[in-house]
Amino acid sequence: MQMQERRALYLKIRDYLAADIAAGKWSENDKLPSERQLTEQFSTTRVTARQALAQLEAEGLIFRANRRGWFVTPPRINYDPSRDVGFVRYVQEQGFSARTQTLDKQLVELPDKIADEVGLERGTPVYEILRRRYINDRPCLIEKIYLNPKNCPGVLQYSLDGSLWNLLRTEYELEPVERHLEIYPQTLEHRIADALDANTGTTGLYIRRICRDQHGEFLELDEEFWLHNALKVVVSVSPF
Amino acid sequence: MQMQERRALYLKIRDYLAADIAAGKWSENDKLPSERQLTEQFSTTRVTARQALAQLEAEGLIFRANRRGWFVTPPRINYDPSRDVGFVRYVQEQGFSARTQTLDKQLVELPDKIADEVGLERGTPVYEILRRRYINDRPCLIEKIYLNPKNCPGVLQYSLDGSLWNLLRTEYELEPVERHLEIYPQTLEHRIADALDANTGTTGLYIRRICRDQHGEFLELDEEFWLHNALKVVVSVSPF
DNA sequence: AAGTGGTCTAGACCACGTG
DNA sequence: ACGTGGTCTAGACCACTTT
Repeated sequence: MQMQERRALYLKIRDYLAADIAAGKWSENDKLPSERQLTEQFSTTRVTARQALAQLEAEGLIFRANRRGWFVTPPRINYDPSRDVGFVRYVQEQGFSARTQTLDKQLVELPDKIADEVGLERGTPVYEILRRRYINDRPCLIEKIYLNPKNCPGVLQYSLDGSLWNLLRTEYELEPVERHLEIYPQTLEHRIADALDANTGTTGLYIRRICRDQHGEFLELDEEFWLHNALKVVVSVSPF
Repeated sequence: MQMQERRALYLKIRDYLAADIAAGKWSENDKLPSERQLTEQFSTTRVTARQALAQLEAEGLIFRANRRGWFVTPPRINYDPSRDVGFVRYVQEQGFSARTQTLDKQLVELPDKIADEVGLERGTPVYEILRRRYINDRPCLIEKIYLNPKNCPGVLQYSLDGSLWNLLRTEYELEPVERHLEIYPQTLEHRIADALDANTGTTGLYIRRICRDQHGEFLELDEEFWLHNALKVVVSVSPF
């Protein structure tokens, strides 16, 4: 089936650039030549050059930032959404720097759809926290957290730029017993993409975590929207 | 930042088609109008029409098969790679049909890189099994399995179109104690894409599972290459 | 002001799938 | 044989970023 004798031009360009990247011609976060330069270098048109770039983007080798150009993607970090060790420390142990920025925090009513899913009454007030996380100064994910105020009243008065679960443990003696994870690729909606300095329609990885206590009561819903090339999800499961 | 007052034409087309799909104008697996028909309908060119289609593909709403056209994606199934219940039954419980096809099985030497990772000596002979799995008659994943023959000698003589772990349990009394998962989006390489009737460079979801027994000894490595729009990974974790 | 990526036009030829 | 999607050309204008 299918011979593919002749490799398409855009794939040849892809191979050429991929080899250059592998050979270290550019380092992490370095900018590639402009599309018009590439067009000239490979004696082609911008459409074809962009097809090659889009392919490399899909593979995660390069990324683009707004209208500034194409850049070499740094290595993926490992990320275990089932653990609650501090994100910053966890990332640092892998040799990267990380930081967290709280974009918004407020008391809201839990959306009906989510209330039904987690088993809370519709209209229940919850804390909503919106954060952006950087790895090596590159914004890599937007995170939206809902917390059950019953368990951690007044938590919004603390600084939320650190480890949230450290805070919940030390100040409220909370401990999650069960975690339910959902993970799937999805495109980033406009606002999220914007906040990550990426383009609308960029592919992302959606991770959702629901934590409950020993009584099965809802503690936390965490929704994360990642640049797809920034991470590798790693989960260890030991049956009991 | 960024006004985006005027929505790009390809996004308008996307919205229009997305609305049609949501409204049920086409059902699952139905074929959309041809690109040239869409081009005419929206008074544009094929480049722009294809940009809209590519956007919908990235979102998972439609998929393409070879040169046959664009089709409406069926709903994602839930999939828990940490469980070893039979795939077919698990999928059926969600109202889909499923089947498995063994493409190849043989005794090979474990690739060095993998041997190092799982802690086996380089050159260790292992069983390699290649399978393709269908959901509702649509090929959705390719799976490559390495089994440690020390634990299940002669396993290749059985039919492998059913649940592998059922077989390992009943015939070899094997039970995995620890599972290590890796999950991340990645493009499908040529051969894999071909086997899934998809295009080279299509986005996929890569899932890798390493199972060990109570002594930490390697039992199984399972590498799965999924169409990204076919599934939602669901994992439940209870600490011990 | 100059350069960049984002979008778009109006064509073309080819390989492959389906009738 | 025909229609389809896959690839490609040679331009263009615009919004935005950078200099």
